[in-house]
Amino acid sequence: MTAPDTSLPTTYDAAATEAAWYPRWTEHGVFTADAARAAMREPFVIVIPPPNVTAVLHMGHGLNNTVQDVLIRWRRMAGDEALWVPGTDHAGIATQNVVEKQLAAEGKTRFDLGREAFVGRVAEFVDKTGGEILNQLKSIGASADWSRTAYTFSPELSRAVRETFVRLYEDGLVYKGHRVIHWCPRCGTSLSDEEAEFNDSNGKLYHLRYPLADDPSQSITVATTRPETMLGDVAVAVNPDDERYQTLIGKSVVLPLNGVAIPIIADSYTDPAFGSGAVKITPAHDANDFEVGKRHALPMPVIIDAEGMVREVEAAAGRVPAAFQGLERFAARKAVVAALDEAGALVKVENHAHSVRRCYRCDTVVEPRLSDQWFVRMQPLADKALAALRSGELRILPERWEAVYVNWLEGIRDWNISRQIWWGHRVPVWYCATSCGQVPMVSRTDVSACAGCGGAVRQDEDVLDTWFSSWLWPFSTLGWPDDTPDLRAFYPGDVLVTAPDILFFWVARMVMSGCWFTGKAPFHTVYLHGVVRDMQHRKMSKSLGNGIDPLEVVKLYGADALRWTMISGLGLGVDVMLDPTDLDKSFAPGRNFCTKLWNIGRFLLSRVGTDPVAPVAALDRTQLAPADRWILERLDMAIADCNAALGPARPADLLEWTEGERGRGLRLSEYAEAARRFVWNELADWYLESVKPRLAAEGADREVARAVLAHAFDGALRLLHPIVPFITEELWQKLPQSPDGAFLAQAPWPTASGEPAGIGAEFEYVREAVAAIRQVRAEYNVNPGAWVDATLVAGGDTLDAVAAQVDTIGALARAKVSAAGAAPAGAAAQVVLPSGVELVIPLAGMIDLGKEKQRLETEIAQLDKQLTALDGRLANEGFVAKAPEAVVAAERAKAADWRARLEQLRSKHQALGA
RNA sequence: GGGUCGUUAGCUCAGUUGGUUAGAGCGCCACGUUGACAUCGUGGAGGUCACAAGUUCGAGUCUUGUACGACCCA
Repeated sequence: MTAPDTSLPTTYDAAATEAAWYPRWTEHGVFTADAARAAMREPFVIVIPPPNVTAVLHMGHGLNNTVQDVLIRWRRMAGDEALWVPGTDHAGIATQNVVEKQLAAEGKTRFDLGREAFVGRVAEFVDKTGGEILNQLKSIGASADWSRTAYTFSPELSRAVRETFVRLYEDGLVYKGHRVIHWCPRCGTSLSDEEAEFNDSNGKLYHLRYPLADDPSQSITVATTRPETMLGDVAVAVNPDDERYQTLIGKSVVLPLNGVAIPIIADSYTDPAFGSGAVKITPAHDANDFEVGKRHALPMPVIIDAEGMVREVEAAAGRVPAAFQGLERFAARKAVVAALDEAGALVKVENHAHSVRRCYRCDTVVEPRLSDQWFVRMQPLADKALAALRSGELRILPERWEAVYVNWLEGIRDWNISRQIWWGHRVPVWYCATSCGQVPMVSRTDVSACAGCGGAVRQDEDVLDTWFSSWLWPFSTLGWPDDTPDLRAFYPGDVLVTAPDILFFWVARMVMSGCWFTGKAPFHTVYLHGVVRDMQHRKMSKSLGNGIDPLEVVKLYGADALRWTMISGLGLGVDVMLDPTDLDKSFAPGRNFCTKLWNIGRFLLSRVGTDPVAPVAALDRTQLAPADRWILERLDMAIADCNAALGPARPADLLEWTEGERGRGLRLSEYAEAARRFVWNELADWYLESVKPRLAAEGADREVARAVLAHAFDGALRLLHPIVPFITEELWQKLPQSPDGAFLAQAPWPTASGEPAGIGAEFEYVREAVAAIRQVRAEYNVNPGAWVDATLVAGGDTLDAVAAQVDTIGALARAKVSAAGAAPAGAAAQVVLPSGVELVIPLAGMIDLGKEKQRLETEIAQLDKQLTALDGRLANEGFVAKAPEAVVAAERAKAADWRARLEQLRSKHQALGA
């Protein structure tokens, strides 16, 4: 007999295990993909959503990267050439903000340093502290290919950015535009529509009275949420069909406070139902007003500067009274309202719920501002991105997001890509310093002399939106624009994993750039997972202080516990709820599961021992016990369930999703549950329990049991590995059949054994009998330690099958079990099992006849009610005539079955009746 | 204001083209600690599938309306 393996400690030491395996995996290149190998098997590629280079790991990263790791580990085991490309994003505004804050602490601004020195300082900061988040990802087990770590501001990726800008310019899709854009006065830069986020807020609606120029006794009232902008008003607009104002169109009003006369114009933009039906027009400070201003060729005075201060900035002479000069815009609002009130121009103030745009980086209220910016004309790109979705080249899960994606692309607006900051890719456009008449020079390489006069040039001051580099990520990371081996082997990729909040920022734009520059969507599946929330369903955030530090969780419970908790709760598109005030409770699912798995492994390995085991395929089928066949069948079912939950990994024809495939797969919680059920509820609860006696005795049957046990656990560990890589690797290494020097991380994903379905059916006699005996014991409050007698009554072949199992049943149910052709006499609890076998438990002295009768009566009444309903359905001519034959036949068979069972129950009841 | 989606057990969610007695995990209740595991075991309770009408032999599933909620866009 093999000596029990005593080397496993009684509790699982996550820290030691994790520290040991991660370096071994990386040293052996387990995570490193090979472009050459990808020619021989399917590549499977995921690119990481690059975190900000200065970011620190939070729970959202934890969830996002665990999902990616589960998928990439699954495909790696399944035999794909799996590549997970990691990297970071230079995050222009965010990173610049961080360094500017450091400077502020030193009492300096970036202007004190100058552009070059400032950029140098940011680069230095990034070099020193940047990318730490990638190391943090390693501690949660991320199996990314670190040899391919990318950075959006690296020389290689910067070249891709320039190539893109120039090519789009040459295609006529990049242009410089003069219009009202979103401006963050705090960051000092313009923002794209997506970066200026809507926030509902409770504001006020101010009704202002503007007197007519030729008759001050008459006036028109306008409604506005931004009264301070009245200093820059150039018109009052009314709807041309609004009968109230017909006589006023063409007349002038005089602005209170500054006395500027402005016209009353007719424009259908005005909604007669909003406010007074008359709206003030401030073209330089509102995007809609700007359009009205252009239509009517109105002046566009700018009265708020880049810092958000009110002054006469441009074309605004005489418009800002001295009292308001230099006031910050919100202070100016108060002052203007007070002055208007004093002048009798304030009619009323109402509460008004509306949306205000705020900077997504610093939450400052965005100021609409008239300026020159670089834009990308998006319509042609959006058309391609829409076509990719409609053709099935691309799918989005959960599918409901596809409608959101389509909706956005159909209403696409041009993308403002220039930013007035210093940290980022500088716009590759040069101008002649002497204004010789040369058009701007847009170039892939730096320009040093004017193409027209040969004189000095100056480069455009702006930098590009960071998203203008990250939208190239799926191919720029692989070497594009060069035609590299990586690009050929690994593009397009497979799955893009992220949360829905950057669907437009990033995902849709990647599809656009991929389709435009490479002719292919960069991935075939977008998987949008939920977000991490606290118990009040609030998104975790730094400002709310309701975050959880994943590294602390790893330290407390281990990376596997963190991963299991998140994945097992991750229904498709479902948010993950965690309690930041009670980590023990929040991560109990993962911690408990790991402890249980460890204990299963510890016990199982101690019984299997270290002696070699036979491969299950080599076992004589006739030697297999019913329990062996059952667990082997269950393993096949678990494999099938896991595959069905996860897959398909890619479209069957490798090109487009069919309708049937389109919504399938990536059900991670279902995958986790299928694997958990197998190892815990089937392998541990039933097989392991039933096999204990067989392992205790020497002989051939023990060897069969060892082989099956080792095989089933091996299968379980493989299925679980992508979710809990560390503990499964540790246990798998100890299985006697695991090859020396191999890693579970590279072991093949399990495949079905090919045993015929139903081979495990005989063991169901055991399960139903054990469950029934336990139920009766519980119902009669039998002392848990006491053994009871039980007789299983059956006929023919069934009797033989049942008789063969009495010892196993007895051991599992603490009962002395016998099999017989007829029920023994005497008072007893009697149960008809699902298979028709009858269970008789004479409980001399313990049984309460009345109670047993009542139990039977309840069961009879329930079944009778159901049977009556079923009979009713079968008596319904409509049902029999119109329902499919198979359905009717099944219902008839069921009725017969229930009727027989009811008869059995009634005779039991009668037997007790005396 | 426009659009998309949702409402199933105390909580978080499954439920594939309409067809078994609507499921899972967690939580809850009872009992159990000489056992690999109390981070556990055994048993149990708990649902008029938001509401109303309709289509159908048959509706959690399809249609329409109502209420509430979420998200996206303006």
